[in-house]
Amino acid sequence: MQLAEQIRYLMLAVQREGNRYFNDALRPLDLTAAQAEVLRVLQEYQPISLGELGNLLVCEHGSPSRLVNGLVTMGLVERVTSKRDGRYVTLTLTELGKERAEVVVQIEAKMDEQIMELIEHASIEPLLEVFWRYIEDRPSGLALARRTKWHVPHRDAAHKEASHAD
Amino acid sequence: MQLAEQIRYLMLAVQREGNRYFNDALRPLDLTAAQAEVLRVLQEYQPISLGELGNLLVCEHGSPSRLVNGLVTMGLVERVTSKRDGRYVTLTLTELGKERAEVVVQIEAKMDEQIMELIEHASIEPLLEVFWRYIEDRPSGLALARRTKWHVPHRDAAHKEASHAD
DNA sequence: ACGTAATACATGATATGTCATACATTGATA
DNA sequence: TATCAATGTATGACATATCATGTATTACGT
Repeated sequence: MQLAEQIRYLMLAVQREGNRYFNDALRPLDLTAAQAEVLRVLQEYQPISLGELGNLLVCEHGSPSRLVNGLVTMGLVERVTSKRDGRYVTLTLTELGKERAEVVVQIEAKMDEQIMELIEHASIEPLLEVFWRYIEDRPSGLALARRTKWHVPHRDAAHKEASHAD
Repeated sequence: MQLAEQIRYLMLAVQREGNRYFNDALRPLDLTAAQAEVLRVLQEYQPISLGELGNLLVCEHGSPSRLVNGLVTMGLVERVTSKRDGRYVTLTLTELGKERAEVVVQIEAKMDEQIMELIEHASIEPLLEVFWRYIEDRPSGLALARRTKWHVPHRDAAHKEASHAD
């Protein structure tokens, strides 16, 4: 099995195991990794529309309605139809949602510690350039570029216009 | 967003986009990435039991019954209950399955070319060391170690006993 | 003012990953 | 020979990723 194939499978394995670890850590909160990401994005960008949320999540779908529905049902997110434009819904965290988001921050911090220990003596940053080059024009890469001020090779990510929140 | 968080999301984004690309390339074959992996594992290890297949796939589940059921339905895999031990089923590729597996090989080869171009001037092996260190004792890492002769840091992967195929 | 195109979101359908539980078969023991 | 533990596989239930399609609302042109 050659190097490229090894890379493909290793990426899948690492991502899969990391996600499993993250889901395990989130279980006491009764949250999944995808739900946690939504809480964190709302924490940083609220109030925002469903479509904008979809543009910021590392996954591509027109509008993450069902994902958000679950969080609304759990009492973590509030959804209000925009008065200004009835097509939009405005999403914000409830008080409970803010508390849960803070716990997610702590769980993520522990994972980040482990990652930093793993890469402590590895010269990994040139490879992040390679990753960025692979995804830069694809939906997930665009979502990540929007969320961060990371150096994006070859061009700056266009900033999205202001939220339609009422 | 700090380095560790960037790594987490980049891993997810790269894996997700790569999987989407792979699924797109497989669509004319009416296959998904998971099904393609099964075909390739059977191509290399057949005849094998369901549990053994599960141990070789980069994902952990007791037995990938439903995944295999779909491939049997499509006429790509043959499943026979073992005469020697009625608990076991023996899996092999049909003629059509072998043909499809060969096409998957070609699709994978194209992806591997792109990966090699991406990493042409990057020193990626320190990153692979980090990846191996992260997953080596986890189910996906064990599956990969079983499938390959890759250098696994700190110890050799134990080889699984011979298949129960009749 | 009205009709149509565009936009935002919701839902249907399918695949699959994950955890838990159930069923069938075999091996070990008394 | 009968019983129980162990093993391999199947299935239930849920979440979610993905693609496609449908619904509601707004913007635009006449």
